[in-house]
Amino acid sequence: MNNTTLKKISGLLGLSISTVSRALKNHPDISEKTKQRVTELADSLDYEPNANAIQLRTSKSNLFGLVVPSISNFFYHSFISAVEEESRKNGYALMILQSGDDPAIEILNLKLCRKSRISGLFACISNQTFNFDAYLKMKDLDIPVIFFDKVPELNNCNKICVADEASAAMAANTIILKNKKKVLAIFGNTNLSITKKRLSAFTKTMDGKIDLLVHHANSTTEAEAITLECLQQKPDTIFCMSDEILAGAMKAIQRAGLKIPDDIAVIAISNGFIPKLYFPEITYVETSGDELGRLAFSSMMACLDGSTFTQELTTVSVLVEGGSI
Amino acid sequence: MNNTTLKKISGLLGLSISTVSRALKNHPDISEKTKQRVTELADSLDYEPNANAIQLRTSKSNLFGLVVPSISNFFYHSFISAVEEESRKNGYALMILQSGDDPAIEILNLKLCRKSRISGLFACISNQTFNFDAYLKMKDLDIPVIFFDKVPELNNCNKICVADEASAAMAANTIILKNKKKVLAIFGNTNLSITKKRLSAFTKTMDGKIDLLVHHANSTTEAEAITLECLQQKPDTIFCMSDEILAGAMKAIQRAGLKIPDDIAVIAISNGFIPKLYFPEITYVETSGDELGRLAFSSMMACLDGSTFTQELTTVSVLVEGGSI
DNA sequence: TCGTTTACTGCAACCGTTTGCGGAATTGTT
DNA sequence: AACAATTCCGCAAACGGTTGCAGTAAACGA
Repeated sequence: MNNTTLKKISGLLGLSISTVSRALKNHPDISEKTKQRVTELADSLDYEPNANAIQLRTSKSNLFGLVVPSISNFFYHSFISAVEEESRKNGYALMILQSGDDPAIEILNLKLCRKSRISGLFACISNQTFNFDAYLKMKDLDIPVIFFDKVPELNNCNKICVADEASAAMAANTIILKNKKKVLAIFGNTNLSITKKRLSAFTKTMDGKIDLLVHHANSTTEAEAITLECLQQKPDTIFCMSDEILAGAMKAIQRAGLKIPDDIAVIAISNGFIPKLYFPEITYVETSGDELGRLAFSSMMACLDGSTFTQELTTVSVLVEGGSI
Repeated sequence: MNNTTLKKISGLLGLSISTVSRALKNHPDISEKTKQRVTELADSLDYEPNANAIQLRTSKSNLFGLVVPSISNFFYHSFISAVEEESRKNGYALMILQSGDDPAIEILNLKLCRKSRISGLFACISNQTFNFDAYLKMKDLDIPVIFFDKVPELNNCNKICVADEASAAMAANTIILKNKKKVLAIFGNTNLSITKKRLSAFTKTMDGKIDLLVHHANSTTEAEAITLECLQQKPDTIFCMSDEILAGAMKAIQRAGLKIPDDIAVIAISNGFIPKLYFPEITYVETSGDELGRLAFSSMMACLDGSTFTQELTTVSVLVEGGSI
């Protein structure tokens, strides 16, 4: 273990630690000559300031935390990638933790974040989270929290969401426009606000114009089973609220040997990866994780700049036509 | 900002900082009574030891770094998930950084790791990395490095790899066993060692027993085009070296309206996610990122326990039967 | 020649924790 | 009652930086 520290440099150069520190930060008090000597030696010794010492002294860390149910999820990839990229560009590191939709682990993860003295947190709550104390504690510690995607129903916090209502309405309108008659609509876990929003906007837009079968699925497998069963009622269209559900529905459709879009039409709200796996590609309303990520990051930076103003942002949604409806 | 520290607790209890510190760690010098008083107060105050201070004092961090070209890749998901899970269970946090296959960013990421004083590094090098100085520097600092998947051709370092040859051979044997006659085999970019290994093992196992069409695709779209074209030569089986390729091949098969496995059989080497998206599910040789991750983690722990013994491990591969062949 | 300014640099405290060592209070031994 | 052995606890230094303040030497003006 061969770390170069300020002390080492100062010893080698016959300067004090403080002078070396200041020289490295280009402080006006230090003469050009000294600065040059210091930086040269520091470079040749591969000096890396100890982030822990800095955080300890200044109580400013360059670490963000990100907690999410699972990084192996279609949608979160792109979100995380975007946040990670922005963080790096701005000199921050990102600590990524996953809860596996287990609230107990989620709490543990938040604890780890606090221990590591992160300076900001991106959080997507798990399906089962009803107690937000751990998040509120973050606020007590002045750690800004940006909720994304699955957000709690709390006031006074920063939320970045996809345009749930608009997306669902857009999908519904597309179905109406295509003159469909009988729709099977599969939504996710009823506890989630995302589900509630999409469901209400969807049904409201439909407004009884079309025969509507609404179901809820908590997983891909459930979605497959539901689809398979409902297929007997011969819907002409299936709407899927998410990628997980779409994957299940598609499997059922393939199993039943139905042809898209002739036998049945499909439309989904999605990130875009899964829909492009099939032929014909599935028509979907895009919810871009990438855009959401950048939005979340800039929101974080605003918080760190001292903005106490909490905001709820949504991204705009776009219809991407495949050939499935 | 309302952090509870040892000092605060000691002040409240009229004890010294050191006593509190020892009480919290169950040190034998401290009486049970005192221990109890201290832990109770600490609990009620939500005391979280400052990880930075600990690292500074003990020079032991609870942080691992993980650098990878992209987390948005089928295979790395499960690997990262596994490492992350194991890390958490063992009290470590994981800092995940992606390079986007850019060596310059890769170097920056490694620098960030050093600054953060990680105690170990998991690394998958980018396609373009030919200079390993930054990695060697890690070794100078006594930071163990576990290379995974794409590993450098260096001696004396820990490498964890997928069993490329064995997987390809297993797929080939399965095809032979099923008595297939004409196989379209699609591989990836010829520059990658992974492609070379899989290709040579596959063809060697086939050993002229079966009519073989070999093609290379650099992307999902290319794979689709190739498949579509080759379908005219009526192969009875398609082998896909990777998930990207499988996705393309499947799209072509759907476009052509072929039925699996009657019209055509499909087998792939995969992580398991994509194959399960279709019905029937695609039979594949599993290259488990999950297992690889756990292997990498235990290898890391061995290093931290002082093992200077470097090893090159490969995972065993398993055939997962869908219904596609 | 003698204050006074200016340009550099160093001292020392501090962030929160760990830990070797020494000291006080308590108990046990003759 | 005197002394040794235990228990229990606190002092202080250290980890690697940052930063307010003070000190020194050179340069300057009068």
